[in-house]
Amino acid sequence: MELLPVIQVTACCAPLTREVLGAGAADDLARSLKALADPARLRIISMVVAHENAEACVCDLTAPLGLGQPTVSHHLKVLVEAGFLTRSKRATWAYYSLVPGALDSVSTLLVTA
Amino acid sequence: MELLPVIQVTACCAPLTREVLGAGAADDLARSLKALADPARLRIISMVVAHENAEACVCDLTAPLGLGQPTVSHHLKVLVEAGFLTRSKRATWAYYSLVPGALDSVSTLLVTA
DNA sequence: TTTAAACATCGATGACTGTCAATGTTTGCA
DNA sequence: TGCAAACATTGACAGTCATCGATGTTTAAA
Repeated sequence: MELLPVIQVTACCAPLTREVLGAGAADDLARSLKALADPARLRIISMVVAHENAEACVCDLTAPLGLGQPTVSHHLKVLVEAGFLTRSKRATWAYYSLVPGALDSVSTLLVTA
Repeated sequence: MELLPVIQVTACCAPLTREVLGAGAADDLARSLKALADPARLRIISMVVAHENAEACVCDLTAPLGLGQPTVSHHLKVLVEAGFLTRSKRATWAYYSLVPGALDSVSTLLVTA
């Protein structure tokens, strides 16, 4: 998984079926999709949004996911670096929440109409 | 890449942020997204749609993609088995075209509103 | 200052993936 | 029938990824 730059999900390009995708734009969109294309990460996003105050810490996620703490931390890092989640640390806890509009940006790029 | 069943992209579940995703639904959606999460495959979809009659054969794609014929055939197979493209063989050519609504189904599952 | 809890990071490992060269298969044509 | 073109399939290989155990870091509390 690419973890180098913080990817901005917003409007890398025109919708897929609007005009032919250049190599660079295809790389960008593929990188965003790759961050989403994992069952654990999809459930993480879903659980974060559904959680109280629309935020969740690592300890809220490990048990329902059935994954170890390092693994969950890894997935959260991928989602943060891809621009889908933000991290805010309070006391010893790290709270993650969804970046408004991030999912919709990707959604827009896939839509046909 | 999982190539087992022909995945139906249509409505595996409620939108990501609507209710918490179960393990099975997360697997399904992740499988669809994985099929899309590759630069070459994104460009293939884009090029197929933009091509004359909204269909293209393998020979139309290899040169602009800069990939070998077996590699392009592989990507096309992934997209067909994921339910995004259909294949229709005429003479010695295999014409691929976008399944109507397939991209929009995924798009709908990602949207926040 | 010691202890414990929450989390991040590191290193390793097994599984998967994108790519290609080589080969098989089918179709149209001479 | 034989040949060539378009495409699929196979096998191999290098790179990437999800996961875990072990360890490091930070914070709060005793």
